[in-house]
Amino acid sequence: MRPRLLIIDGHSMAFRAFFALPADKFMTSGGAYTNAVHGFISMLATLIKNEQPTHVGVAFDAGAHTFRTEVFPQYKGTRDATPEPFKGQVALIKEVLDAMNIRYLEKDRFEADDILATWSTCAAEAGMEVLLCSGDRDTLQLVNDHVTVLYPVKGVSELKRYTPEAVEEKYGVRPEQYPDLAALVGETSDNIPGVPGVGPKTAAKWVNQFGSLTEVLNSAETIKGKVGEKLRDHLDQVRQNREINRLLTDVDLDVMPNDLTVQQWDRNKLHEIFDMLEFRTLRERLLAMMGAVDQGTHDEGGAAQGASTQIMEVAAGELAQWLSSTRQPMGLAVAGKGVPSRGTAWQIALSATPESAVVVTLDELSDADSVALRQWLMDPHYPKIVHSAKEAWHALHSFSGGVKGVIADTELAAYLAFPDQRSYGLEDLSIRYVSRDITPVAHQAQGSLDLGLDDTDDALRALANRAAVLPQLAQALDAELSDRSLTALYQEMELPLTVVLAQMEHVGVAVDLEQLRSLDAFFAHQGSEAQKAAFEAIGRQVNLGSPKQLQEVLFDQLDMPKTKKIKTGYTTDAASLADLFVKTGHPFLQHLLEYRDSTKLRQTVEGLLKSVADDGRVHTTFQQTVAATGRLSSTDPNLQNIPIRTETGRRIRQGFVVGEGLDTLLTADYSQIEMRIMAHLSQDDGLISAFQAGEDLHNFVGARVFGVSIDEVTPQMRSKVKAMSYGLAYGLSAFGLSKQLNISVGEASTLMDDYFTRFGGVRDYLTSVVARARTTGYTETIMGRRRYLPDLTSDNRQRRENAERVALNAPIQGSAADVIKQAMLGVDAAFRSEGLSSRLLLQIHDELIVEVAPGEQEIAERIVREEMAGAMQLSVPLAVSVGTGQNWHDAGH
DNA sequence: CGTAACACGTA
DNA sequence: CGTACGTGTTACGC
Repeated sequence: MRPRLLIIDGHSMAFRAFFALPADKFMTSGGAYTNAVHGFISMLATLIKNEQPTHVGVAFDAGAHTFRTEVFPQYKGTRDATPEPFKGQVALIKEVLDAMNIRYLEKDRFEADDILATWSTCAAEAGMEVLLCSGDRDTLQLVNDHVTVLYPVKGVSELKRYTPEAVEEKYGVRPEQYPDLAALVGETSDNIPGVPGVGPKTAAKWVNQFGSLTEVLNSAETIKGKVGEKLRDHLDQVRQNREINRLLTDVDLDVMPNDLTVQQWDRNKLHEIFDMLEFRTLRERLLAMMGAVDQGTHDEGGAAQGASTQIMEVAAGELAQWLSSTRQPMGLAVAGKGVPSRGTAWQIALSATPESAVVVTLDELSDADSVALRQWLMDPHYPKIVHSAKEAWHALHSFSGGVKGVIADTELAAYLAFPDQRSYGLEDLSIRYVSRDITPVAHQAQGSLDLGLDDTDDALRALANRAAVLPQLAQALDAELSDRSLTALYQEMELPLTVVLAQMEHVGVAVDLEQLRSLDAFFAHQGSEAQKAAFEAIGRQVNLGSPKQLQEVLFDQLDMPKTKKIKTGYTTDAASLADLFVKTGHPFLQHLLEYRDSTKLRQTVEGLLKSVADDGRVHTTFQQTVAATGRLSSTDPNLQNIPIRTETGRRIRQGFVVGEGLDTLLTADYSQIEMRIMAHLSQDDGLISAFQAGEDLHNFVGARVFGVSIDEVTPQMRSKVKAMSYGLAYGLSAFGLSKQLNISVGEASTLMDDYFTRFGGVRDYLTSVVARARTTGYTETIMGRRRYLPDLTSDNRQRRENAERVALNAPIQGSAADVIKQAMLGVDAAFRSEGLSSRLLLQIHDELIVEVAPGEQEIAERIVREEMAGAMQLSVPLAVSVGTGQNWHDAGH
């Protein structure tokens, strides 16, 4: 096959992409613009796929100064300054190119065009076929039988192919004559004036009539009319234009076409950069391309191998024998539903080697095999590797009572190594860490007579592939964790915690259906009353749940003062509405706020009612691999955001009750755990003595900051230092503090200074956390849990400052998560070793909820207090407060 | 039908 | 122009 070279004009195409895609739609969560990167790489991917080049190179402009601007200072002089959102994107494009192992080049004092011209000339001479992708029409002069220009017509997705014929058809001149034509016509965007009144048609006519530009100029006298006059006036200009638009084909370059062979892409780098850019679909497109390309090669260098795991049969009655034949860690994949209390498993796949897996269908097992499998699953001495062990536990619960002996959970491991990722799909991890594509090759879709069977086959193969990749993947991830010193956190805290969480979810928390239903009715009634009143206040009906319609009412109809600006206009959030009420006193606002309150509460109650299981209990799912700080989160339903701040909201907590046959609910929470961790991490003398003194923290701090004695601290002083203390852990600014406390920025700033004067250790600690993270690239909790913060060195201020706040918060929030997780392990273990029936139900970040069995009140409370307070040895005591009651509300304190 | 934007609940 | 989450609604684009 003839070698085919694809050359891209980097800046010109990036710029086209930038204007083709909306900048605000392509932005990372950190605020970085990526539209040009996305458009450029997408275009490049399409080109590579469609054109199948053997060589690829990209040329960039080196800077504003070129030999052309030296001779013609006005060249490109009218260009506007580069748009702010475009800046920096070229650097990102280069990073992606690096990951794709595509060479790029720029050369001082030359334009990308000259590199293009040199490469294409040289390549054509060497017998290559050349594709030139550029948005600069000057490159048309390079077109010949071996060189085709791809010129963007609409955005960057549609490219027109300029062959010699196409150039001639469009401009009426042969490619090598194009610069003659362009010299006459001029180019506004490059600040090159042409002959006034002469457009492409006239210019082409002349060039054809006289044969070349030189001849046109020599014959200028003979051209009649106004245009002839204009031409004679601009002879020098046209000559100069022709000098400028001549591309150099003999620039001395370090990289030449032979150096541009297509290489394997760097999978890891590609993932890294796409993670950063938050490109999901583009990543998948490239991965798919990679797979397609890889299949054609026999290269093992990082290529994803299509997994072809052999599905093995185990004869009936021989499962026990097979299961006990090895103590090798076994990959375990479960097909079924891994939801708490309603889980089911249909099939499981087991595999200790990449080549083969045993798949069994549970309801087809003989009694003996079924027993053997159950025993094997629950035998901790048979090591298992699972992706999401908690889901497997739920899926298998009704079959075997769960699963024991899980020595590796690849989802959990991936989360600990890269806590900032959105998800940890096994397919992705497999491609990324063991270069194995586990998606089964789809069975021939057409011409097949038994499609139903194929579907089942695919599902089976997928399951087998999943199990078969696990041992290798676990090994790779173990190495990642070990490199990051996360092995202890993984094996001694997170893996054991999975089992505790699975049991908590399985047990669920009992609710009083009657109570919740009547609350629902109450909130519904309250809401409709408020709605009615709101409509009366404005004399019409609107959808009170629509911020858009509310904006119309408030700012158009009622002409109220504008609130804080948001993307879609002005905010109607509660704080602003309350503010507006103070200013206008309009009753609509009051009714609206009331409506919002009761609808929100009604939604919460209805959500709960919908999730009550047949056993009369609510089974939440605790997400162990979501929060980047190491916290748990709760979904389906979220039981970590049940209202507590208002009296009406608290009534919902009365609906969570102690289950039948049990005695009480016990809630236990850490008081001020984040400030205690701050004291421990900062080793600030003042803060440490505050906690050791056992005084009310905020009074103590207030006394120090304001220079008074503790009993002289007023409530105002207390609330100020309280806000300050809490804000510290979030990277609070003077501006933010002033806004929260409704004081001037100056006042807030003074407060911060006073605070830091008295608690210098805190200030030093906060500074050092950021500084350290900047050098190491990550923050660390007490247990060594890491959070990586590449943005700390970003050029983008918004991104950088955001990363700094994250760096301040992550060790505090994350260490608090470490502490309570340790406490949960302790409480669970102690309940078991004491043979209690009491059990953990919920965790709400700094609080544990326990259901206490009859007669266990005293010992359960003692265990909870001891295990929580003693979870870790810090420089300050961990204070725990406990309450009990028949429902969550009454158990609170 | 899926996703973004908004608003709001918790620690 | 303080962190970390999840959910329900509306609006809008495919």
